[in-house]
Formats: sequence, C-alpha cells, structure tokens
Amino acid sequence: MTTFPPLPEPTLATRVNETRGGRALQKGLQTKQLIVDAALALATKVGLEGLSIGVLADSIKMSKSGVFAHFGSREELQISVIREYFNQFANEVFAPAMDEPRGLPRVRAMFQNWMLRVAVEIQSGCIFISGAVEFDDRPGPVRDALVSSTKTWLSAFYRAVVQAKEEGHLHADADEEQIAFEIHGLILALHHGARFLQNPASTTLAKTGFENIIARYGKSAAN
Amino acid sequence: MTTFPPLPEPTLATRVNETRGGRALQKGLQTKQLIVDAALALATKVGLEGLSIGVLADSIKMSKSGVFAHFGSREELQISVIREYFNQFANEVFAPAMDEPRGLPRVRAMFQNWMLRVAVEIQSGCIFISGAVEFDDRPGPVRDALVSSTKTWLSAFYRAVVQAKEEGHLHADADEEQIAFEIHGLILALHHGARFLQNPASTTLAKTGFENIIARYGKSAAN
DNA sequence: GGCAAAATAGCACGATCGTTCTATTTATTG
DNA sequence: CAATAAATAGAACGATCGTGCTATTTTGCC
Repeated sequence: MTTFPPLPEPTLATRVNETRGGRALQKGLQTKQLIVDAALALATKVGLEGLSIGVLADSIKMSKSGVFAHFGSREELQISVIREYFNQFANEVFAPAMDEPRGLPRVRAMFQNWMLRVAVEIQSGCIFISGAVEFDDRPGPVRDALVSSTKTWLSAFYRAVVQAKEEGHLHADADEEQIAFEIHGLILALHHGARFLQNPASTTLAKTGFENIIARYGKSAAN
Repeated sequence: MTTFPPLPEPTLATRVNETRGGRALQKGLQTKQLIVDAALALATKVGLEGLSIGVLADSIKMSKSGVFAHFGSREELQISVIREYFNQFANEVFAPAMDEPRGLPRVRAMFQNWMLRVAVEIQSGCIFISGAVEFDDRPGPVRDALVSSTKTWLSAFYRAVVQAKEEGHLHADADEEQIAFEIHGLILALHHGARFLQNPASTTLAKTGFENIIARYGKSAAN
C-alpha cells in the first residue's frame, strides 16, 4: 500500500535536545508532545506567526523558558507544529481514504475528508492555508516546511486523480493537474467562505463544485 | 451605469482629524495619502497584522508619532489601508470591466483583471486574501472592513454573472452563485499556487478553469 | 537512596510594539 | 507680517516578544 511520505526528520539540533547523553527518556518527550498539541491548538486560532511562547506557556501552566528549552528557537517550535498538523492531516484525511478502492471512490473520500478537516469539523482553521498566506513572502525554514507539507499532500491527491484516470473512471483526455487545481480551488473557496465570510452555503457549493468537475471528466459507469 | 458602491465613509473620529476646526486643509491630507500609499505597499508584503507604525514611519522618513497622529490608532491605519486597496481594486478591476458590454464579455474582463491584480501584475499579494486569513478569527472593525470590502466586490462579480444569464449568454439553469463560487476558487488557487507554491503553471490552470466553467454553462453563440 | 543528568523555573537582557504627552516646526489665514 | 492652528518631532511609558544564563527541581539509573 502506498504510504503518505513523512516529512523530513527533525533537525539535528532538536535531536540533541531529545536524547541528550544517549539515554532513554520519557518525561521529556511526553511533555514535548503536550506542548506541541497545545501549540497546534493555539496556532490554528492565531496563526503560526501569532504563536507566542509566553502565551503558550501560560496555557499549559509552564514557564516560558521551560517550554523554550524543548525547541531551542521559536522557528523550531513552529516547524514542530507544522509536522504535527501534517501527521494529523495524514491520519484523518489521507489514511482513511486509502481504505477506499483506487480511482474515483478514493478521490471522493479524499475530498470529503479534506473538506471536513479544512473548514467544518475543525472550527479552528487550517494552518496549511493560513501559513501559506503568512509565509508566502517570508523565506526560511518555516516556509520550507509549509511548502514541503503542502506539496506532499497535493501530490498525494494528484496521484489519486491519476489513478482514477488509469482505472478508467475519468475520460482519457482528462488533465489530472487541471482537475487537482480546480478541486484545490474549491477547498480554498470553502475555507474562505466558511471561516471568513461565514456563508453557511459554502459546504454545499464546494460539494456541488466537486460533482460538476467529476461530471465533466467522469464516465457515468464509475459513479 | 452601475457603480461600484463605495466603502462606508471614514468614522467620525478620523473626520475630526482631517478637518479640525472646519478649515480647508492641504498639507495634512497630502501627507496622509502618502502615508496610506506607503502603508499599503508595506501591508501587501507583510500583511495587515505585520504592518508596524515604526517601520512604516522609517520607510517614508517620518517620525512614529507624526505618522500616528494622522490616524489616532493602528486599527484606523489598517482600515485606511483597506479602503485604499478597495479603491485601487475598484479602479483597476471593476471599472475597466464596466466598459465591456453586459454579459459574458464583462464577466470575462472582470476575471481577467482580477487575475492580474491578485497574483501576477502585483507581485506583492492581495490584502483581501491575506487579510481574510489573518482576521477570520479576530472580530473587530478591521475584520468588518475586510468583510465589507470583500462582499462588495464578490457581489459585484455575482451581479455580472446574473446579467450574463439574463443576456442569454449562460444556460437558463445555470446557478449564478455556484458559478461565482467556483471562479472565486480559481482565483484563490491561483494566488496560492503563484505566490506560495511558486508554480508557474498556475496562471494557465486558472484560465483553463475559467474556460471550463464557461463551457459547461455557456451557450456557444455567446463566445 | 544517592547520584548524575535531564527537565523546569526564575530572572534579566535588548528589541520592538502601540500609545501618550509635550515641544517645536510648518502651513494657513486675516 | 503676525497670529493662530495644524503638522510633525522627540522622548518616554508599559507591555510583550524571543532568547540566554543560572539556579532548582525532578527524573531515571546503579
């Protein structure tokens, strides 16, 4: 089975923090995970740029320096949050869809899970989308991690579309890149409409948009 | 001729600043415009949230307090920037399209100008899109101004689509709201693809996406 | 249970932020 | 030109930020 390729491993810098001296640890990694969870929850509300170590520390009743020590820099914290979100995304959007049969059913499942994740189920927003806007003009390791995560997921979705054509569920002249682009646009419009404009029709509009695309490129036999 | 409805006038608070004592002014409004222009240029790079009065003042060689005095608060500065961008958007995207004949040609012109404005011509980004993400969870007057601006433009575009159907350029069963939503998605995907992912194919993908939508809903006679 | 290492806290730093207050310069009007 | 108001500058404020340094507490192993 195809797997969702993992993000690059933590940098050596963090590694040292995690396994200083080569001994096995427990408490450290435990609280680090706790911090990252809280940081993700916070970042989905205020963005990766708005994520402050002081506020984060207060929210879990730790000292600023206690939190800081686990990461060594704010950037590393932000990257950890991105990695965590990436994993959750892989588990909740990608993985369940892989249980569906290749082709259109899997594409459908991906879109469905994606929609739920991005603007409905999680009322707190998607840091891939907010991060894209925050860092589109700010080069550096955080942007790199965001781009890498986003591209990984978009490629996985694109592959599912390619397979749908291979399985004969889409017309032979269907342009997979075009389809992926248009569907991505629906997700972005959903995020914008639901979270910013607070338009309750957004979900239906996105769903219908998806059906329109499938109807245009799909073969009726394949659903 | 239909006009692009202006944003609500400046609040009374600013008004007082602008016309203190009821006398006619010159220098004040002049430099205020200069400040707003510089602020907009800065905000398209670092976002409305990243807009700092100190940095802005330096960029135009003024003192922080000198800049500040024109607005009375950072929020008022941000709102002035939004208003300025709204006007530019109206002049460069909406107004030229109004010279095109009602119906599909006007919708085409709007989309074309919109594309250029959002991710190609202006290499510095669109504060309606970045602002939407920055303020989707932050209630207040800045968010209100952003929502109002965005809705005004989206409504104008929606009206153009309605007219296209009225003119018989679109099928009678075409859902105008759906069409506007899907096209908005193309713009957002273009912004994301061009600025964040730096995918040079984005422009073509967005254009093709537009043609696909028109082909689905349009009548061939109308182009 | 003592010992070393890891985890956390406390404190202080320099920087930057929006904002306020007061003084000074510039513009406008009679 | 003088008088008056507007425009701008300068300095200082309290707050918050990321980060570094040093103590203290907690953990895990012999």
